[in-house]
Amino acid sequence: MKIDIREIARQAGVSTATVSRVMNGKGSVSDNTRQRVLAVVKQNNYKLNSIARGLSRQKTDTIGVVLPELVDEFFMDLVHSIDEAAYAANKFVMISSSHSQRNTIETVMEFMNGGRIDGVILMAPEIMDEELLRLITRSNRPLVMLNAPGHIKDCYSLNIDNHQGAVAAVTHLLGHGYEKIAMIKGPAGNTDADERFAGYQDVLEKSDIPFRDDLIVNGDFTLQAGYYGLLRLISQPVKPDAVFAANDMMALGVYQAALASQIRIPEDLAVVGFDDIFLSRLLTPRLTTVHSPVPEMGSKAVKALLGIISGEVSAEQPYRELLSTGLVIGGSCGCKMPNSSLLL
Amino acid sequence: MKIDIREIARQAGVSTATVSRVMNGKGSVSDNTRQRVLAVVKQNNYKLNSIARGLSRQKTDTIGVVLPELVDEFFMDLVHSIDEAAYAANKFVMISSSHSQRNTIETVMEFMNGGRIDGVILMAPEIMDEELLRLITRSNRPLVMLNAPGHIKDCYSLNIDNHQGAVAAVTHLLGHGYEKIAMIKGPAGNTDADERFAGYQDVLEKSDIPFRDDLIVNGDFTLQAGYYGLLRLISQPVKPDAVFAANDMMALGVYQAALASQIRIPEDLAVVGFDDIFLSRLLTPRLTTVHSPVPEMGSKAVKALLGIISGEVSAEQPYRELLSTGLVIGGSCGCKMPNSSLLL
DNA sequence: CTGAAAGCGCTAACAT
DNA sequence: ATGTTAGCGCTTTCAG
Repeated sequence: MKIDIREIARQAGVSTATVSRVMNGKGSVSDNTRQRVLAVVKQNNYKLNSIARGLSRQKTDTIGVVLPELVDEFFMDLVHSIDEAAYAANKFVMISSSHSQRNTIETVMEFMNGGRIDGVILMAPEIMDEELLRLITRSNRPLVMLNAPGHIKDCYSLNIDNHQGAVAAVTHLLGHGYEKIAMIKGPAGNTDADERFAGYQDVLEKSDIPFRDDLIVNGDFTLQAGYYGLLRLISQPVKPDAVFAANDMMALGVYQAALASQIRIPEDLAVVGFDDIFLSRLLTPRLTTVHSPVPEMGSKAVKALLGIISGEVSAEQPYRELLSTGLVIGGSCGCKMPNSSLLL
Repeated sequence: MKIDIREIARQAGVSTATVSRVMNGKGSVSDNTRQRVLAVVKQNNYKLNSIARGLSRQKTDTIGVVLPELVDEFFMDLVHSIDEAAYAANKFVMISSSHSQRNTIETVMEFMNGGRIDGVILMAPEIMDEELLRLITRSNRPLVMLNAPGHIKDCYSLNIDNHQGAVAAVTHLLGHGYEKIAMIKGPAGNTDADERFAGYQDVLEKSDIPFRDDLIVNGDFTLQAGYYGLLRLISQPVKPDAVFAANDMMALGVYQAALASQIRIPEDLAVVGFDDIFLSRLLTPRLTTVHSPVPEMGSKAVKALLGIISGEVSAEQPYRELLSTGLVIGGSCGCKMPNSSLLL
């Protein structure tokens, strides 16, 4: 039997308004009536219907999360931290991967206009159609962007400081005395990839070793890209003595290619990655990499979004925060490390 | 400005019912009016409010997913496959981790009674309070359980065939001639863990080598458990010549402990894991492990749940399906493997 | 402290 | 083919 607020009210001999007050702990209700209502509620195992509440309050206590993918430790960590923060704040989480560039926008729009959610956390590092983008950033609905492309200025965004991280990585390599530092880039058009590459370039520019085009290889953040990236690099006349992979997955590919090519790390080739995923700790030697503050990004995003929703945080003026990264030293860059690991 | 179906109706000079028909593609509307409505809709960038629709239709096109944790490749794969299947069916996904045993029930109940979702996919391998459990399985709300504890019979459930997988693993080890096969178990009370252990026991029972209590170690599915598990095993008088880890993470821990203890795999110790996570392919030697059909479980769960929701699948009688596993041969069990190319 | 009643935005008979 | 009109289940003024 379907039981609604009216039924509870009837059984308790009060009005629905009173039941509502009791359920929400708002407004004043005499202790006596409260007990009576609560008893009926328990007896019927009654729960408020959130959809109806949502319609009435124009608030669903749900946040939408749209991520480019749902694979990888990186995203799992992100989802995990978002879930934790949302749970702590008593909010529900609606999740979706982009599935496609076009669909990203549609999903977000559906989220925003559909009334399903109170706000959305969006991560879309690939450069998106400016016009469509405007629909989102100007929708006036609470929004927090993660790693937003640089040209998106009119929104609240939290970004991993890719540039800083890349600078730290390459500077470290330079400090070891390497002179032919190659880079395996991330996918073209991807913000994170671009910023990491920019960091690499900037360091070289300020150093006295030249930037060489033949030490740059395009990748796409996959293991395979790292693997073939290194193979390609070593098949050229000028071989690198170090390689900066735009993410750890590709660094892993580099390890594999090195293994297959009898190249020792770090003796013959130094390697530095980016992200500090769990896996990087398992490599032998442990991978030197840039730590991405993923959990921090997730919880900050939720906090910011809830703030915007409640009006405590202004969404009027654009906001862009860079979450700082840090270099995690392993043995792959040439630093002497206690022998401690196992993969490969 | 807030724009609702009434406003669209007004602008198009029709009734809200007609707008609704156009928006839902249901009922008949003359081509002429349809165009007119559509034009107004586009012009206002209007979207139906899903909350209101939900209230009215008593259907939200959203499924709830409650998982024990949101860490690990295992869960990411599961979430990923659920997202894909849901997306394909045009459904939204509300996700939550259990956070705690007690909260699992509450979250599920909230999902079920709150009207937020049309059905839920629940994975709760830890044995749960029978009585509370009943609240869920008997709620009459569409539900699909994943790896449900064996004593939960009155529901629709999809289970990885842990027993079969464990039997295959241990039988394989036996085939190699090992006689002191240890097992590092999963957490007590966890269905998957228990079933895997049962498979191990059953094989030994039917063999002529005895079951030895001192070859059994308790673990909890973490890397650490595997690490210390092996250390403990080798510190005893009777040392194992093979070890079956209840999951790959623990097998990884075993690798680490072996490395630290100068134990060669598989020469000194054979290792077999369970799950076939990405990582297992990267180990040297590659880990022999039981493949868990995670993506299959995810998509089947969505399909089944949608079937139950639509009434195509009966939820009247309990249903329990075992998803078969398969042994993935690596070099860790003693099988001769071509020099492990980890990539392709 | 409590109740009556007007929505929240949409759907779905039921009419016409 | 289109419009009228009750709801869907809850919140929230506004009175009393």
